[in-house]
Amino acid sequence: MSDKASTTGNETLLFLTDDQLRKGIEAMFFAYRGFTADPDRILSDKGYGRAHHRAVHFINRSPGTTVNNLLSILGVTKQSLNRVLRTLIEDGLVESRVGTRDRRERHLYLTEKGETLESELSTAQRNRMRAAFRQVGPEAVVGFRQVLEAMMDSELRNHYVQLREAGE
Amino acid sequence: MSDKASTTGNETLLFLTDDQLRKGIEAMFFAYRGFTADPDRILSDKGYGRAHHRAVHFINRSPGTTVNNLLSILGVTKQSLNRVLRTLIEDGLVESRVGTRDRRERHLYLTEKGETLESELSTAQRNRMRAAFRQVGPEAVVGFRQVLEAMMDSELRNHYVQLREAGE
DNA sequence: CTTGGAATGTCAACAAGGCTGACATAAAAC
DNA sequence: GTTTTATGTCAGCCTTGTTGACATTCCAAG
Repeated sequence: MSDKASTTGNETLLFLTDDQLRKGIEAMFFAYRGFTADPDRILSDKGYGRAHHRAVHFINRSPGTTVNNLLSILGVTKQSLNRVLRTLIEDGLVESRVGTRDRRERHLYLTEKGETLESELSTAQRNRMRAAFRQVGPEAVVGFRQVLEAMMDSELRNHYVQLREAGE
Repeated sequence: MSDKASTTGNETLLFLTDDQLRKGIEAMFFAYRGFTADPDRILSDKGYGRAHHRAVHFINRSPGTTVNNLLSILGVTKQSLNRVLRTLIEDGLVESRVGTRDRRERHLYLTEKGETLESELSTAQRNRMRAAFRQVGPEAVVGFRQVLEAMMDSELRNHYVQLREAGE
């Protein structure tokens, strides 16, 4: 790849140099660590991991979701998700109800205890993001979200958009 | 946490609602998957994992770095890093040279073979980021970087800034 | 109605890559 | 000369990915 600035027509595209891209890559790496740091601390105290957080988050976002739907959002194998779900169900954080229309399906719900954990985790994570957002202002936040969306795989972007719209 | 929009003075801070923050959180989650997807594919073909990528990336960024410095950047234990470094050295991707000033230290360098892999990985990752950057334009990219920097832990931000400055 | 395939979810076993703890070695620092 | 620092190694554990085998349920073709 070239390290020179690309130009199209008269527009200077200095922000697309390899050096600028490398900074973006390293920013993603270091920021993601901060992004997960607070929940990780809370989780490890309780004997859970990041996988439990993800499951709890998306069950909370879409109560009654099926295992299959959760699988396509999380992008792991059903066996891997199953292990996490089993412990959450055993510990009384998640309830699994056999589907009425299709009895092969399991619909997942957070219990009150599950909602408590979810709230604790998302509060910690939101606090960090709120501080960052407040520090940089709304225009920067718009740019942040635009770049992230453009970086997603299209299948994941579909999930993101569906969840985004469901929230409004 | 409140779901109402905060206000300070006359400024409306609608972008700090829990709902907006939740979208930022989910954007980070889905975007990070895209961010690592291409290198992950290349790595698994060769029998390596994300841990090898991280080591190779930062050795390439700071040739001659010591094990200790790498540890503090990567935030893992020496046992964990050592396992990865050992395989990279055995496979002839990384060279470990005893320090001249302090002979306890090992200085790490990529071999030609290591540089080849690094280039393959970073090219794939840059291509995705370049496409995203190009799609959204320079102002959005500035916002993206600002939010990410604000989200880092301060210790990691120091590493980030040092690397960033070294690149200019 | 039966039967075979597809969809869904569970159990078992394995691998990568985190972690801690204990310990060895070498060199620097005091 | 003793202590501290930097590094490497061994053993063993945990989380969370993976694949393979299997049970259950639904549905559609015969």
